[in-house]
Amino acid sequence: MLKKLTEEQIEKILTSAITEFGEQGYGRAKISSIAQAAGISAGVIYKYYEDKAALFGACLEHCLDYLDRVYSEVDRNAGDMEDSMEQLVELAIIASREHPEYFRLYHQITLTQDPEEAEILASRIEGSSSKIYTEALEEARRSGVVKEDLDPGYFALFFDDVLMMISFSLCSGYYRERMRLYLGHEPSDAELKEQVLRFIKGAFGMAR
Amino acid sequence: MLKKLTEEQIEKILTSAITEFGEQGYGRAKISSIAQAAGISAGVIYKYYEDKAALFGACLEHCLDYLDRVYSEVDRNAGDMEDSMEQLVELAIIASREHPEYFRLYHQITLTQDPEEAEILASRIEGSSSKIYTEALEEARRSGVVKEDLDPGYFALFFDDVLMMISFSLCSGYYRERMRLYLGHEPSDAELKEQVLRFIKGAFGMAR
Amino acid sequence: MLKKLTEEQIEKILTSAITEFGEQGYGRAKISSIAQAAGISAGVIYKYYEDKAALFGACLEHCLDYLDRVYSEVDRNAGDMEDSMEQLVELAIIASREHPEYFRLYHQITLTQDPEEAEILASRIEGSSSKIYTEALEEARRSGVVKEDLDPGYFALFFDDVLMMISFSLCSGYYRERMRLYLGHEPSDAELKEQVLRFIKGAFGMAR
Amino acid sequence: MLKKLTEEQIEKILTSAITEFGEQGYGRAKISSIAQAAGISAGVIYKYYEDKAALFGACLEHCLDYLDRVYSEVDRNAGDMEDSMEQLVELAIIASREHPEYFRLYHQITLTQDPEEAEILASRIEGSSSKIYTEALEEARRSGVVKEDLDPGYFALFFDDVLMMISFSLCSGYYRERMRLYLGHEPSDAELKEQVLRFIKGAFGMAR
DNA sequence: AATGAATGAGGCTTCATTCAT
DNA sequence: TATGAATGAAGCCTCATTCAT
Repeated sequence: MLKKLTEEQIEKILTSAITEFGEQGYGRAKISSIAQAAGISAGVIYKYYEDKAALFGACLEHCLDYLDRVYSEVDRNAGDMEDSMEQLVELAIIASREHPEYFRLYHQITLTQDPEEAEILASRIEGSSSKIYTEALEEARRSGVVKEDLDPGYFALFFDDVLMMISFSLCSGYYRERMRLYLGHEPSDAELKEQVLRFIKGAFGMAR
Repeated sequence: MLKKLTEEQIEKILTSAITEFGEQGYGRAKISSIAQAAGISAGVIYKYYEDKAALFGACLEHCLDYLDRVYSEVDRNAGDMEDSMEQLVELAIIASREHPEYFRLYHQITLTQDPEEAEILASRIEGSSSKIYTEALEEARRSGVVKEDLDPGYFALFFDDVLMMISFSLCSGYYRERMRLYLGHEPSDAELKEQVLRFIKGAFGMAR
Repeated sequence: MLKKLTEEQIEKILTSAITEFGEQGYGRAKISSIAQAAGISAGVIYKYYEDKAALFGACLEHCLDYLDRVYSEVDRNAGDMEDSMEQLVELAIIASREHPEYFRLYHQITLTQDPEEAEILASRIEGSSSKIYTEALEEARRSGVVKEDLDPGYFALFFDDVLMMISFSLCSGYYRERMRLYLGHEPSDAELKEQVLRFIKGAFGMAR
Repeated sequence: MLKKLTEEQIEKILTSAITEFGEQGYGRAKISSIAQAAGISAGVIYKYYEDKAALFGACLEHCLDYLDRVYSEVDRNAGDMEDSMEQLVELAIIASREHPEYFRLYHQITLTQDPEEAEILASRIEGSSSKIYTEALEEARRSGVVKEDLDPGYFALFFDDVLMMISFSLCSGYYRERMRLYLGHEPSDAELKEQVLRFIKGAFGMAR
């Protein structure tokens, strides 16, 4: 005992916390459970984080950074609309598989009822992606790739709506079960991707 | 005081609880706050509910009953596919406006990580609606109203996904703000309904 | 159990707290000990006091009110200097016997190192008594009852100093023991009073 | 780092601890604060002291040694009563100026409620000085320097009482403020000394 | 031998739950 | 029967103490 925390253990604090917060919600999450999951004593968490709220904030930031990084992979080659969409759907699925706990936490924070916090969060999370979507769609509409009667804002919103629900469906027990109910089976990632794209492209008038 | 609780007050317990649970989450919700909001004493809640968990369960049931009732309004005249869809979108918007707190609670429970509970919830909530959707779509596909290459399960799922996000966007501080970011303004119900339908119909190949 | 607190018990919270704070100091005092001494559960203290600091504040206020009341008994008949002095000494002894725990708390608060708090406390505690003393002495000097070369401020201070030490000597284990060491025995109240007066009167040039 | 502690640093532990204990009280004093103030690590304190209580004991002993030394300066030339008194008052003032933190700690320990500890402390602290006072006064009374009706024990006690309050008035925020309230100004050391002596001599019947 | 981070006991505080009124 | 204060378990957090480095 009294062994110095490894780098790994310090990181484990955050990941354990993300899992705990994501599963229990802020109120039910216990510092002691987080510590136990991280294999450390509860007290040491306070060496790294001011208090429970600060730890939660750090978890949030960690997840948002991840989302930023995921999205940034698409930005670069914003060439072909169809490709971008396919990439986005694929990334949503991959990310959901890689870090379902991040999406559960993300789901948690959307529950905030503090209007000010809601605004800050919304800007932080969607600020970049919404612009990417909207601009891409505007361009696509101009070049005739998608229907001209589409409002870019709405369609960006709906597109993100669908991606979000895909993530939830892969990350949350309830949504996964719900998906199974609708489909009658657990879909493979490829199948899911194909169907989502077919749906979206149809909505955008891109289907042939 | 010491007056028997009126029918109205007993109902108020439930609605106050739904609001509190929906806003604070289960862990942070306080029995005393619920009692205060309901205008009764904290103790009397335990005359009607075993404990906090049971009260939460009753809240949930109350919301689900409401959803059942809303959906049942569509069942009856399952004639025209297009009409049904329009009705569903409209109902989603109306219900979200009428009882945003129900949807906030609904959002809460989707976070459960208990697989067994997830299954029960999913069956309870989506069981009926998914069948309605799926069967309607199957029929629509057969009669040529929608594209034939659609998988009814997936499209029912995506349809419900979109409706769900519409509800969240109208009921949650965060999602409302997110919608505003995408659209640049706060949409009217009519505008929202029109755009959703355009999106969905496009996806279903029903657009002209 | 769960018996409603009697008026007596509610008062007991304060007196137990005064004793605990006076004996242990703020830092070592335990809410649980106070509750136990008061014969109640720890939680209920928070129904009556915001937190530990607020409870301490209330204890302080309670003691200061008592001191105010004690001093106010002298004010009224501020006629004869000698009588007043005798009364003051007597009151100090009686009060110390009646509520030694108040004086222990008083002793505690004089330890504050926060300058702002020190100022507030000093004004609150000595504001009235110092003026009483000083004015009485000024009057006494003018009328020739006491030496003319006395500075009223200093002699009021020294008078209060002596009274304060008398109180401490009766209320604190250490000071009581110290007194016994000096005197070789435990003095009666009457003896103590007589000796103090002889000392003071000598200092004031009132001794014949 | 990892350099052996210098003699100076070891002393610094004690002085830092005296300051911390004197300002915060035993309960609120933090080992980590003491270590920081001493410029060493917290752990090393336990190489020199068993635990917090032992450290406190050592602080106390350190202060008492200082008091012993101060008093011993008077012992030697116990010739003239008046001179001795003047010296004692002066020493009290000088010592209070030199090591106010010692007197703050001294103030702290007088609060002990453990009777056994109280006795030990009292003997340790006052044992020597009280005898010095008492014997000197006895001698003075015999030789007619002071009034014959004085009880040496009482007057030694009262003399020490006044000196003690002088020290507190110079060392504690609260008592300093209290003194200012009584006097209307902050006195110089010389002024204070003169007034104290005038007061004491009057009490002892030594005034002309 | 000193460091300073880790431990974990223990104190404050909250609130679900109980029960005397 | 409802009330609402009392209970006490449990969670957050602090800090004296330990010990790997």
